[in-house]
Amino acid sequence: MIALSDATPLPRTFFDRPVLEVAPDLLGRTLLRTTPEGQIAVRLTEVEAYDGPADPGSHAYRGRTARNSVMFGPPGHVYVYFTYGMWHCMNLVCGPEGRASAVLLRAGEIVEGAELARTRRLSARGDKELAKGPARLATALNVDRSLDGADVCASGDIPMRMLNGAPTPADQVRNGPRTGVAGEGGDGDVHPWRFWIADDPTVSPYRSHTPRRRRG
DNA sequence: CTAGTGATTCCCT
DNA sequence: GGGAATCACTAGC
Repeated sequence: MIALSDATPLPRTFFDRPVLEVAPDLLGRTLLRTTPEGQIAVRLTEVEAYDGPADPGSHAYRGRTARNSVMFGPPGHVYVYFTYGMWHCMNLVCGPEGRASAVLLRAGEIVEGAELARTRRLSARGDKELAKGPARLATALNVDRSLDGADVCASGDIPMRMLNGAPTPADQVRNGPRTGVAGEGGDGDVHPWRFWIADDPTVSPYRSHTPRRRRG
């Protein structure tokens, strides 16, 4: 059991701020996942901000639907989506309520429960790959749509909570275009809202958006 | 290390 | 109908 540097829970006021403020502030902090099999803790190293219906890259861009409704709710809740037919990715909703902004958790370092995480990530070559990528992170933590809407700021025994951890000094925070979002990474760099910790080995490799050719 | 490609299903148009 | 906030695998440098 690795001692967490600061296991104080993050209060809802942490998330009830503009998403571009919250996203870099999440780097270095700890997500604690509790399951019947045990606990897994992840030190976040890479995130992306999505800022509501005005952001073309956001799932909220075309308004509220059954899938994204949690984004339109109060901050401090988890938005989980299913994509590419196989994978889940998790976000934390930010404030103010109704803006539909959220932070996608893209990568992290497993600092507790690596053995348990590995049972769900058998293809990972080493521990650094356990949560190197948003779907890998969700898989390692056993996160799926059943956790959509979960409140990470609730009291008592809850499946997921954010802990204070060790916030990253501003001079160690990097930012750039978001991964896999059309229009970013080229000339545009429209929204350089991907944030990561400089030189951290668990940050996922950057991939610009490439349109897929139709089968046939 | 990078680049290319198939997998697989849900959701919105 | 067709794209999707991705991954694992392969080939090649």
